[in-house]
Amino acid sequence: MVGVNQRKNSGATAAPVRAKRAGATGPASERRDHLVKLAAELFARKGFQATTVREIADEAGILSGSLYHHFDSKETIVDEVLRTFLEDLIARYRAALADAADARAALSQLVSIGFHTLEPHRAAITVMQNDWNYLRSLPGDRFDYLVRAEDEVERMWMEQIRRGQASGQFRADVDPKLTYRMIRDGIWVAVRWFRPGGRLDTDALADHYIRVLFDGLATGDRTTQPA
Amino acid sequence: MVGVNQRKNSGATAAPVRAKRAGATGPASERRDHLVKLAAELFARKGFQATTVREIADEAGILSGSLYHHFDSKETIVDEVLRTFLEDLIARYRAALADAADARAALSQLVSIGFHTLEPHRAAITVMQNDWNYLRSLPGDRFDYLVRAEDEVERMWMEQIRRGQASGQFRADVDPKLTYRMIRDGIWVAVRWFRPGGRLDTDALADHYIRVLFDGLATGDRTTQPA
DNA sequence: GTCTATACAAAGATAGAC
DNA sequence: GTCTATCTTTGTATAGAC
Repeated sequence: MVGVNQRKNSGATAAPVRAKRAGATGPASERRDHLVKLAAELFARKGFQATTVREIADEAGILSGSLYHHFDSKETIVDEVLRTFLEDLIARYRAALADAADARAALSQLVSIGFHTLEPHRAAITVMQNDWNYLRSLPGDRFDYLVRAEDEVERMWMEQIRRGQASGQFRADVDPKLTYRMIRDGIWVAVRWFRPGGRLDTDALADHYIRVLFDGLATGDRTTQPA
Repeated sequence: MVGVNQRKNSGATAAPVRAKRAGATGPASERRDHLVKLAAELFARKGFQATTVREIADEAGILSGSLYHHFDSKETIVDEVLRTFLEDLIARYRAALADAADARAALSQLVSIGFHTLEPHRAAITVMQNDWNYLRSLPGDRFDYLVRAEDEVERMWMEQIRRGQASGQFRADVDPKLTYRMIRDGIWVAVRWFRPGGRLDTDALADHYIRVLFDGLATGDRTTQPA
């Protein structure tokens, strides 16, 4: 059941997430980036669909028609929000995996990176989770890169989990894919309740998560058997 | 940091989720329930907003106007979807906690129930996660019960986690609230990829989750220290 | 780069006949 | 319980002036 499949090319090259700003009408600019940021916050708060171009324009202090000087559609805006996040995430993952001494160190790094992206990319991650199904359901292949990026990320995680199982650092009696999903989900969903200035900072979060993940919640005291 | 706070009233009585079918126009009926089910699937696939009343009617083989014989608005439909799920969930939780011998057994039960609701309530759980922010952002207090239900569920889990820490079954050096969120999120998010006829059934899922949660991913071999 | 004005489509909801 | 027909609102997007 446990696949032994470790190779050294941590930075897998298949299916990169590129071709930024597919539907741009104007050149790259700070103004434009600012608008994207404003829109991202609204998308995160109310959902992509529920956010109207009028609201985005309002937030920026301009009229809705003026938005179309910068973007050719509302989809283009959310596209840019998600692309920016995914590119940054994958770049960080690659860099971390290049340095990691072993599987445990690698996994710790990946978890840590995940929690640390929560703060700078909170809005994008929220949109990604809430509107994934909808964006994927749109006609055309515009958002196919979401799946490509997801696959690439999965490959990186799975490699480390399998590596750890093969080397004996991780228990071999857990399903690698299931474990990957469990970890991934547990990190990203934190965006629902994580607030930058709150009780826990991202370091504390990552630390807690890694601790429970690696060593478990139980003590030696097993009064009952697992159900 | 670790609060010691166990009491025996597992079935906390504050803020129940009741008052079913708030915006009903007709009497309860199988026909009506069927329409709710169809709508729930569409809401889950495309999102609440992106699903039009025309699509729901199409799916049922009637015209959109006819829907308003059964429901007075689209919101009423999603309301019923979510209420049904939450009532069932909380009832199951209460029943399980009434029997549980100790904290570890209780937590196992709660986890197990979570995964077992995935199959019958897949659509509702998906809607709950994806459209939570939007529904909460609507004017009025119509969806306030979502938060009340969330609070009640949190109380049940936290009680068991704290009980386990006090009794020595769970390690005392983890934050109870953070742990609760970690577990809760990890379970519900599984609706994203869980498919009823797939490789793993809900039993296998629950079992895997409980194993990793209680005992951790690591073996004794600590080549590296946690980051 | 923004505004005014407006086209055009889609969506939620209603009234009354059958 | 469903259909036909329609109202009203809202939302994306465009054209051209400033």
